[in-house]
Amino acid sequence: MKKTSTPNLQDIATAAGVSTATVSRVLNSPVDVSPALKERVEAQINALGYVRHGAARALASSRSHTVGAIIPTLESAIFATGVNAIENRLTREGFTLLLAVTNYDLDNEHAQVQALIERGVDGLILVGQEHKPETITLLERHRCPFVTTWTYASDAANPCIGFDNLQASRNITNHLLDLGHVRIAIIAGIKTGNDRARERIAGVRGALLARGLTVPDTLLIEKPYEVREGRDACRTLLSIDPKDRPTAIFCGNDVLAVGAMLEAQHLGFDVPGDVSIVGFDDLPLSEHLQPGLTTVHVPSRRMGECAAQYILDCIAGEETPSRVELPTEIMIRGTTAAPRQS
Amino acid sequence: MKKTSTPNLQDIATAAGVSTATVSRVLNSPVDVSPALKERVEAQINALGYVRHGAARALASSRSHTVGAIIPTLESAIFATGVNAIENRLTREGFTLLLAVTNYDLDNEHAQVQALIERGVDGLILVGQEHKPETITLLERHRCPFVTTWTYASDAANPCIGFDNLQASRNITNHLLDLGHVRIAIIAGIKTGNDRARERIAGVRGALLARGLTVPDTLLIEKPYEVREGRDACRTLLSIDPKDRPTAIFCGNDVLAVGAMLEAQHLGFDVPGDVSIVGFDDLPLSEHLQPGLTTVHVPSRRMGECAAQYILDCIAGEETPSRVELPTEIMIRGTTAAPRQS
DNA sequence: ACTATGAATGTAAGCGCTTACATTCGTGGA
DNA sequence: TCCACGAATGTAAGCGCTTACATTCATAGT
Repeated sequence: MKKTSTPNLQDIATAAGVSTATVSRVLNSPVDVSPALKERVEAQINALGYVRHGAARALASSRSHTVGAIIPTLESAIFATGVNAIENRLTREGFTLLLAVTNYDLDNEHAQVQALIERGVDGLILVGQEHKPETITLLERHRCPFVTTWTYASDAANPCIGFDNLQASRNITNHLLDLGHVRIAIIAGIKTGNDRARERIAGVRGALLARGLTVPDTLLIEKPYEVREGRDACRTLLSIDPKDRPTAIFCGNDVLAVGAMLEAQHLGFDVPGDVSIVGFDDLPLSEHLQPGLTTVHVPSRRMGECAAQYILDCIAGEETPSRVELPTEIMIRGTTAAPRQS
Repeated sequence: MKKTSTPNLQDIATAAGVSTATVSRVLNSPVDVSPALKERVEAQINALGYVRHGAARALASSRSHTVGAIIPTLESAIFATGVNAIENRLTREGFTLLLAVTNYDLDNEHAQVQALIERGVDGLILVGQEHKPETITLLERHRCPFVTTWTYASDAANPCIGFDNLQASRNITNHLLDLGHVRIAIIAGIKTGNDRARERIAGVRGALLARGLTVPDTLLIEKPYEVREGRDACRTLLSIDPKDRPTAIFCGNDVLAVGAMLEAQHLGFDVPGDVSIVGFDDLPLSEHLQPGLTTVHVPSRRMGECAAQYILDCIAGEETPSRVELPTEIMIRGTTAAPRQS
């Protein structure tokens, strides 16, 4: 009578007339088993439709061939793109992605890190530099290689592969300043648990400060990253008395920027004639808008690939730079122009 | 001398002066250990910072507390939303998501299914009804509960939780027909390995056929789901001689529709005056466009939740309907109107 | 011809947990 | 008072692999 359940290593070994060690070898290091035997074993593997048992493998070898990624949300296209790139890279090396989402909450993040460590991930990819100290401790105690992304700081305490949010927003703000804007508003993302959002604000402020300008409280609006919110914020800003109304709006990301832009147009304002708008991310859509959105291009795909590669290198025990800064690029398109002469 | 590596069940047991069985019980079925002991054990768990070893757990219990999802791509916001919902639901039950991407290739899908089975997922969520037969066989041989999504057919061979693509596109096409359109073009997604794309085309054709109309080959363009492609296709369509030019365009999804709409406007056509455009998905952005995009609302979030719940129920051994149809809704907004009188 | 060498294979000890079964012990009914 | 019973806990056998180490055997150097 045939065994009814799925075959295991022992079944293959018996069927091929070899030991389990040999079967394990043809699976994991085929070079050191003779061609004849290898062929015989492989034949049985196919014949019986053998599929490795990951848990047993992980337990015996303490390697799960699994990498985790923990991101704020998948609802943001930019993160989805990054994760997609990570997945592709991982799959190519025979690794599988464990995905967890935090909803921008550092406590959730901690719980997710713990959950993924429990699952035995061989490495972990995080977003941002801001984490609970115990989260980092946990990672270190378990000797779990990890890397933070979406952020870069030469003095980062941990491995990081990302870009300089502050510098990028400073750059694009300078573009606005160079055009002659003085009253610049900010529609920022929610700052809590989001260092990227904070750095982007800081970048704008820094650029302004360098020219003796500031952002008054009334011109800084903090909103969740949603089109609707961008619209609302923009309406608020454009309803300000013309003499105090901002002539340019910096948005924390492209989603907010698209909302702002659409609302401005909706209200009958000309973009960029009446108000300039800049975003951050450079979503695939942004260049196609009318006018094209001036924004900061973020290398999300590349970042995902690099982060995955870094973790893979760590797992393979290879030396590899643990701090890499990826370039951003200011995409000057149609939503920015000099302010109407005042 | 302290043990240097991470503590295991035995360490906790020793520290608390109990057996490993007891520690295991306080972790997995706390009700049947006395309060006093439970407290003592928990104290040690916290004191030593114990983290369960998932692989060992999975091996011993043949349950990984892990569910897989295999989707075409994360670059499509609509899938990202669905996956996000799945993740949320899973996390709430202490399960972790393994995510894999196929890039719309059924061979890749098969490989991913095998990879996830190797990782020991307790269940699997797939997209669409079209799969390699051996993929289904593999799933069944391993008694891996699975469900297909994004599609619904009352006669589906496997559990499915989704919506009726054909009916939905038939409905929105009827909206176009009711407005008086006769020459309707299609900018479809790539059909290969994508039954949703095919069904949507079939829906349009069906609706037309019911009124004695057809879609000539020149008015059916197949393109990858990208804004750029939607634009290109639209340009092609609008460059047709006015007497043959379509007065309405059905797009396989909102991304293509946004591209088409933007391009039409770019070329100086009025939407919907000169050409009506409809999409499929109802992305968050769509309602905000100017004019708002008429499209089919797809319940991606709800579908993700239901699919996750279904798998969770299967794992828990609960009875639960394995075929559920979620409703779609035609969102009539600004991009559709009667054709200019001819 | 004999041994040292190394390549190919086998042996078997875990990896850290879960869980069926055994044991212990306090309780209440007869 | 005694016993049956059930609740609480312990014992120990695996789960399916990997891998250090042992064994075998052919080859080549002397």
